[in-house]
Amino acid sequence: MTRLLLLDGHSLAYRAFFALPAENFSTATGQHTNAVYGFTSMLINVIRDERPTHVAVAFDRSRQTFRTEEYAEYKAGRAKTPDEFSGQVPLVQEVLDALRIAHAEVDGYEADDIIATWARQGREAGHEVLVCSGDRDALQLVDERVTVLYPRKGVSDLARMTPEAVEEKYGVRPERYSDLAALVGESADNLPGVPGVGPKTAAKWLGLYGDLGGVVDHADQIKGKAGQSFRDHLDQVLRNRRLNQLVSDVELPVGMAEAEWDSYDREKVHEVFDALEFRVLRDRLFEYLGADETEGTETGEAAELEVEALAPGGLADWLEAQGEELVGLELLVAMPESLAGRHRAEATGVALAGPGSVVWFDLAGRTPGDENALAGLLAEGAERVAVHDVKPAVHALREIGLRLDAVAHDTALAAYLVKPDQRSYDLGDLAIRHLHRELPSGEEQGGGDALFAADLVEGGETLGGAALQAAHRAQAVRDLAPVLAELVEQAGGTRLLHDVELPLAAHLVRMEAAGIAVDRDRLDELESDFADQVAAAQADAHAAIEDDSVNLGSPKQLQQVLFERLGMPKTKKTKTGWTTDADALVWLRAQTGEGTPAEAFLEALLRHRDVTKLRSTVQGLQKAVDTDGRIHTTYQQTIAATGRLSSVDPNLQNIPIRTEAGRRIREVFVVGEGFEQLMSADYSQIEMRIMAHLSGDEGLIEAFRAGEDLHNFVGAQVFGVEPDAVTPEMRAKVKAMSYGLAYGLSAFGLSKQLGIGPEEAKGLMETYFERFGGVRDYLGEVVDRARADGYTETMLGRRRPLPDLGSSNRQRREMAERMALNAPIQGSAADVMKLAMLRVDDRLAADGLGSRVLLQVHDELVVDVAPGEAETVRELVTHEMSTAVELDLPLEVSVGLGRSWHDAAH
DNA sequence: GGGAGTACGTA
DNA sequence: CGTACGTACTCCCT
Repeated sequence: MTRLLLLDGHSLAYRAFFALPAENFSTATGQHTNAVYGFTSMLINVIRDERPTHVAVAFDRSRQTFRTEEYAEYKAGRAKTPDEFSGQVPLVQEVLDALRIAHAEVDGYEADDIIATWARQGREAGHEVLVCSGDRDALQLVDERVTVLYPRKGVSDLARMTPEAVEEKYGVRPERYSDLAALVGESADNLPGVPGVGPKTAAKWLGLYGDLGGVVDHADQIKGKAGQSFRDHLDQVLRNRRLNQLVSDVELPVGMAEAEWDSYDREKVHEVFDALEFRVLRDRLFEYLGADETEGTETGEAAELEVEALAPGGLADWLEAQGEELVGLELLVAMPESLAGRHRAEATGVALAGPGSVVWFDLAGRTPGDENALAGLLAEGAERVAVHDVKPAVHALREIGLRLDAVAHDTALAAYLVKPDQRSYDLGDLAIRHLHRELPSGEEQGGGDALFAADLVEGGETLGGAALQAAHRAQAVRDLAPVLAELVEQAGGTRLLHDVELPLAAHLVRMEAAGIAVDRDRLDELESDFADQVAAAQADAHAAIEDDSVNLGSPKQLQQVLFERLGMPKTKKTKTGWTTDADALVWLRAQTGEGTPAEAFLEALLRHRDVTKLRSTVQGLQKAVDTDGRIHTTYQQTIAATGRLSSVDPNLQNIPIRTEAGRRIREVFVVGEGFEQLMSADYSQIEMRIMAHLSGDEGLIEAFRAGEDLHNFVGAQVFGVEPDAVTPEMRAKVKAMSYGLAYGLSAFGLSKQLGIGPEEAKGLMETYFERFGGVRDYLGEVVDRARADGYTETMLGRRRPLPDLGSSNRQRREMAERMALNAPIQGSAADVMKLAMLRVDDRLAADGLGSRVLLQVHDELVVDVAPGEAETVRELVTHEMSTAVELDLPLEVSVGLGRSWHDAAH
């Protein structure tokens, strides 16, 4: 059975636009997506439920149609279509293009006419026809072969309008629906009906006289007020009838052949859904498509791959036969049962793709000869291995005593350098995008890759699914390597890849494997201490409002208490009400009378917030302590669009430091066994220094060269006083402004943050820019340049594409402008730190020192210092960090030593 | 169990 | 109306 699905793109998207709250559907850059989301969601549902073989979507092109020519008031009186909606129509069409779903719009006709035409063609072609439209005129199309799916409410509830359903609802058969509508009128189209005649009366007349013609013929026989009213409005009724008749012979650019739906553009779907930030929808879509035979028909099916399982002892010969060619490598990894650490998963098997063949090798059966051959392939100097995501591979090999020192290429890192804003760099996606090849889907094709899939290999004998998958992946990596290498080259990132990211990955592996020692007892004490404080704060809060049923962790319940029960003034709006964030609570407390229960409540609530946050941080750390008594974070090297690292599981880059209570958490991070002290070394004001360098501003550079206190210096300039006359208030203002500048802070934002008037903030910024004109010029230029190039660039040439700089959407564009301001500064600082890490690591090794780097927190390194090395390492780290790059001003590094991270602070 | 929303920790 | 991240909690859905 062939089934044709027709959708009225405009009316469905428009319904969605009003059904879904706009503020819940917008991208990070501010693009509204509620209409696209609603339409796409409905589309996916309908496709899933109805399984059409043919799909087509009609759009209105303009309001000018043959109907407005006959009746200028047609659809008049409607509010102007909001711009927020119009802007989404092209996005809807992008979604359709990605799905390769036909769509059309035709001058002078409405979407419904196009649908009527398609419906006729579809019926003639023998299809069963489904029409999904929010316009009731479509009901006239209903018959035995045509069903209308009419959205009842929202975007998820569709009424199935068969002839019977139409009759039940309107009292007439669908072929009489237009007659009925002509009598009753359609307010949405500004077509007034006969006054005093509703659907019931109209249906009765049509039942009596057959059709509208019959009713007209018998007009003078109809009694009562309604009959008179009908006779008075006869012309209007006939006009309504002419206008609501859908045209079914529109000349269309798209016919039944184009409507056949048998493929989609997977890569484009990712692109479009990424841009729209439709994660759930994408999953839903692929869940359906993945279960359907449409998958694979368009992007190339999983290619046949002949994989040979090498016998023990066979590796050397195979490797020999590959000559000096690049080898794609993919590991299977298994977690040893006795250990808990993520970084201790061991490689159990390896798939290798060479120029001529792909092999699978079970590492459990390796002979010394195999091991030698493999070590030779992986060893420094060989530079022949390509992998996807080197870090886990290095870990897994490290665990079985093999070093992977010679990675020639990493397709994940390469893809990141090419397009750093993506959320993931899944190998399967890259294969589709660049090789037009679909990888066989395993249970786990996502970020986890083949990790922990070893249990799929049964007995290690047969070439199980996981091994075969690994082989496909190895082949894909080998094939992708040159493609991505070229793209990296085009993006100017080749040196960055080979001289920075790849060697850094090896260093990160060592940091992750080392972990940082934790004082378990101290951690537990801290937890119970914070737990007590949480309980106390909660009790105080509950006592203050004489109600212990309120969950203080629930913003919803807090809103109830604060704004309804206590009647407090409203704070800033959020999507769901009014904010109860710390700023707002502090503000509310200031509005509240001293000594009142309300004040006591707010005070206790703020305390509760603080201390629950600290407690959950501590609990997170407790859970993260490994069997070796250390915490091993994972550094993500391909997440931050600016080039920074990020830290997960646990995140050790956001351990509290600003408050005294928070700093206590840093006391639990301690020097490791066999080491003497922890050392913390950080760059002071690296982003400000980089901004000074990049801008070439003489004043700022001079300040840094003179080694003055930056904020005092700037404060003196801005306020026109001597540096030693800068008050703490002045310093605070200037400090906030200096940092804010690198983020694209506005005068408005500054005034809000400092709690000063907008005029004062504006004045501050103006004076700042007068004194530091180089900074002003630089910030302007950096955005102009980015707009021209389409990307920003860091000191090491790391690029960040910012297509939204050209957006016509102001919110989006301004967001991109702030990103353009910040990315070179934050990104260059990240570059400098990465270089410094490599230099420090190299020097520690070259000088035969036992100290090791453990953590990186953007501008800080934490080091386990081996006995007797404190001074040497202090020297070394200071030197390597401060000379990592040469700037027009010094890079200052400050170092501290101590038993704990807290004590090492300075 | 998962997602959205809110809140908050770091640089 | 200030960039870049990760995590935890609640609430509401499936």
